[in-house]
Amino acid sequence: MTIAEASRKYGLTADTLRYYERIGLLPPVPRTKGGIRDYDEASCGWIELMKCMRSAGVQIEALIEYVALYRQGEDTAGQRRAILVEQRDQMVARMEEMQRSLDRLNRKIEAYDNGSWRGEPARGACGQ
Amino acid sequence: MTIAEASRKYGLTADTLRYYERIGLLPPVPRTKGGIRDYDEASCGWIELMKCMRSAGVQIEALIEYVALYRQGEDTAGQRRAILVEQRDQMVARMEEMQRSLDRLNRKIEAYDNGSWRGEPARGACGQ
DNA sequence: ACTTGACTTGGAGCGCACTCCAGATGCTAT
DNA sequence: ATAGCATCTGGAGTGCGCTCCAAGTCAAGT
Repeated sequence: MTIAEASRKYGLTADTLRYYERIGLLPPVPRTKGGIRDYDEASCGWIELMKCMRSAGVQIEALIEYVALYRQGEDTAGQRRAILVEQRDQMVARMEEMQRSLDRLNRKIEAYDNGSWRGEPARGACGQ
Repeated sequence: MTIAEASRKYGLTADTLRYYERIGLLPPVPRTKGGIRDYDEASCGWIELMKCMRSAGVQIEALIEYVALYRQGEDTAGQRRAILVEQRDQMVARMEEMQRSLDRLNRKIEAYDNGSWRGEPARGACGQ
């Protein structure tokens, strides 16, 4: 699969795919004799994984380190798992924070519905 | 309350507070005769609201428009409510996407626990 | 063989959201 | 009144995550 096809398939520009590979967010993609990228199933899997993780806000640094460890071989599995766990915990924390913001947003909308929106920044604070 | 105190209270730098005011993310803060900002309760409420919404990923543009409408008076309440509803819907969508990523992350961690992590980008894709 | 169009690289450019800076002014304490 | 520190403004600088560009190479069609 050429870079243009991979680009279309995943909704990332060719530039972004090359950029991801350059910074190590994707392992090196196989090439044809001529030096042209030929995305195989494994490459596609990585693209999809990274798109998924990045869209969820996982730090690029963590993902780069994950890929680097993967490339070092099987005995880095423990370290890779640790990265995943840490990122999961951060993701859970972010989602909890978002839930609180969402609650606040909903209360504000309700206040507008009740016509009691005057005096803008509502007293019912975000976290408290 | 001086800018240094507000900065400490909300964990935003003085520069960020001035920046937010400049771009209209915060309404103008009251000043002393000498021109120095004196954050009152309303200003603090706005800071807190913006900190909460920004941390949840609400678009800055939407918040700036919200503040602008608020400053235009009571008859913009409907438009303000509409912004809030739109941002809530986007926030819900983001949280659903994050939940799917979280599920995938958890499956990956489980795979490591089962020792079946080999062949890295797991077949169980993110969205599907 | 030659055209055409996609692909390659290294490096420059961009937009966002701050962040820092210089030079001026304000406030407090001695 | 003067030192010394906080704050003010406008504007420049920064880091991230792309995004674009130029100059060259590859590959398919005629």
